[in-house]
Amino acid sequence: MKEVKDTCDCRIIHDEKVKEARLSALDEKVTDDLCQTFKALGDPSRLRILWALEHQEMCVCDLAALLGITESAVSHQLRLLRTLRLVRNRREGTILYYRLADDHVSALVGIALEHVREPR
Amino acid sequence: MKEVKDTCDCRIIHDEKVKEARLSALDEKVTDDLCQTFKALGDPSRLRILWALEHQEMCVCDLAALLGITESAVSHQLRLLRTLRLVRNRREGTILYYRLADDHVSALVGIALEHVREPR
DNA sequence: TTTATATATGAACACATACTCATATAATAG
DNA sequence: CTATTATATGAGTATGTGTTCATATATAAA
Repeated sequence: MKEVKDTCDCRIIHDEKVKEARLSALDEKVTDDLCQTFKALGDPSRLRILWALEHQEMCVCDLAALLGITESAVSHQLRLLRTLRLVRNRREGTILYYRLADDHVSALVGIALEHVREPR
Repeated sequence: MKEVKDTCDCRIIHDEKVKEARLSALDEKVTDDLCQTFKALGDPSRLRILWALEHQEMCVCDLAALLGITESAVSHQLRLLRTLRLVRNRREGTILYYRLADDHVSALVGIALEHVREPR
């Protein structure tokens, strides 16, 4: 018969590294907010919307025509982007014109473009 | 009886805007690469891994201990990050030490942090 | 060789999510 | 008021994804 295993089989090779990582770790709320922001940019429809709004303000039905999806789908995505403060809108009659809320999206996309275009 | 509807009910209010957006649109391959990169950063486990590696190189089992998930899960995520050229590793005996591949991750996280910390 | 350790990989599953459709709301025109 | 248009919202659904478990591989030691 073999020895009884330790109940916790989490191996930690470098204890100090793990401790240090815990100390400098982001708190859960910030981690979650960051993830939501990156996740928002990680969907083709939303990224195309944001890219389009980087050049000009557009309304829901134009974006729907551009992407080839329903206006409902666009509206759902824009609500998410609004919640994350990535886009803003202004009303003109019944039409809502959407635009980027600040420069962060452009900056993020710029760096990511650098990365994916980097020769391997 | 009502009139028969147009078979295509895609409304386009601003035809020029849509045309211009099509012209300046990213091609599909680049869009997809960008999305994969952002999606990689949009998961809490992967983001915590990247954040930890920003401060020091770490091995799989240490990362597993840090995150409280299995080494298998960490390994799966690291493979994804490797594929996207976000992390690299070096072998020392049986241990693989992972580190960030370049400065893009730090830059991306930095800007995203600015965004989520911005007062609303 | 055999054994142990660190990591990788494939399958299965539970949960998340992006879409469409139907319906509701908001603003304007008549 | 009613009708129309632009957008928003809720439900349902098909697809995607992050995890664990079991197993395979790789390096080192005995």
